[in-house]
Amino acid sequence: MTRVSDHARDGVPPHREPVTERSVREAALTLFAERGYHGTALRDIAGELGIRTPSLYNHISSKQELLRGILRETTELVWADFEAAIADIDDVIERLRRAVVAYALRHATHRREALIVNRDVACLDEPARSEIMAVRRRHERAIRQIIAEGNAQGAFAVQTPFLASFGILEMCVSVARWFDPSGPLRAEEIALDYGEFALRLVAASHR
Amino acid sequence: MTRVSDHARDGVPPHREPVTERSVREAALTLFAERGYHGTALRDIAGELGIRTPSLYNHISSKQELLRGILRETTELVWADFEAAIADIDDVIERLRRAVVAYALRHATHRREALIVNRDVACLDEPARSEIMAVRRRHERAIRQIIAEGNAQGAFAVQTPFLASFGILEMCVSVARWFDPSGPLRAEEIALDYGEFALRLVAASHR
DNA sequence: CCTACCGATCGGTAGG
DNA sequence: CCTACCGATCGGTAGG
Repeated sequence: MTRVSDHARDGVPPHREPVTERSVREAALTLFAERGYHGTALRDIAGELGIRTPSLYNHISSKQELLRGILRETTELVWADFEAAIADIDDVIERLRRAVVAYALRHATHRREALIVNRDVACLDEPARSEIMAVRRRHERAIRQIIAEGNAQGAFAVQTPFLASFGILEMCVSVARWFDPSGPLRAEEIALDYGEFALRLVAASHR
Repeated sequence: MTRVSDHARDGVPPHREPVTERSVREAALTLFAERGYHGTALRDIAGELGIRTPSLYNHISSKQELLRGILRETTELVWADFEAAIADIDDVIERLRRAVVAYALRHATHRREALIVNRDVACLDEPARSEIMAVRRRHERAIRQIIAEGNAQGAFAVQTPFLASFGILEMCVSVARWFDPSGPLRAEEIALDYGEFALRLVAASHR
């Protein structure tokens, strides 16, 4: 309403970033990450952009589609990250390290996306939900496979590879919960540390 | 409505478990864990119990209070678990192992509570939210302190103890996401494995 | 424990 | 991009 009265008073449209599909998603990312999908009203997203709720529909077709776009893109990028990280790497130790570093780094640099994927995938309608979960399972299985290979080569010593793969991945997800880009630790350092943690975790016993 | 017509037809009240504060919380645990706090309507909880929404208010005072009770009790039990696990244990390696085993075990045996604590604490009104988060921070700091002690004694070799403490705890949380009590792995085995993972993670490098 | 009902808010549409 | 408005649903209350 400030904007409306400004406009009415001096005839000059108020300065405002142009609203685009991109800026709508950006606002949704922040609010979904903070309050969750069901905890965020489209009115809140519109307010963040300085427009009214119905105007959002010039950029999106529904709230579900907004969530779907965020989750689809995020999970695809995670998988692309993984493939790029291990491409042309033969050594199984280095494959695991790079896969974990890439995953941890992504969770430090894309915190909002990570929080939404991990909390709000259950809010997604079918069939999108099953599709997203299939991509995530594929990623977990790929990590498990690396661990199994390492076991077979004698490089690792893990009794139950899927316990380790789930644990390692979830450990990386934790980064999204506390990482502060303006804090003392840099995202790259943290990612390297978690890569090291993963290798320690799968190595032979400490005794 | 089935119940109403049954009642009307034969004059005998239909069999139904008596609704209590406990059974309301039990239904809320299941639904909040499945759909989240904002994704669950009081109507859903009432439906699970075979009553109407207003009747819930004979057992609870509000939806918020229902969430608050669940989160308060859960976080207090986690802390009590931790204190019991390390009581009278001096060896720093054993302290860490027992603390992690207890935490992982709780997440396997109280999956719904764990999911709700980790997802819906943000739905809690102040001041309860800050109180809950203070208990969780206390727990994380206590784990971090054990790691720091292990470092000082030369038993552990962790560059950044809080990276390790967060990672270890979140690794245990993952158990709540996938553990299936009717599956092949028993909760106690999983907990012991995660205890072992934690010790490997804080031990000296694998090289 | 119920029915009846409250104001508030939700996602979304009509029409300009 | 807006105003006006829709039916549905929300948590919760009144009164019995």
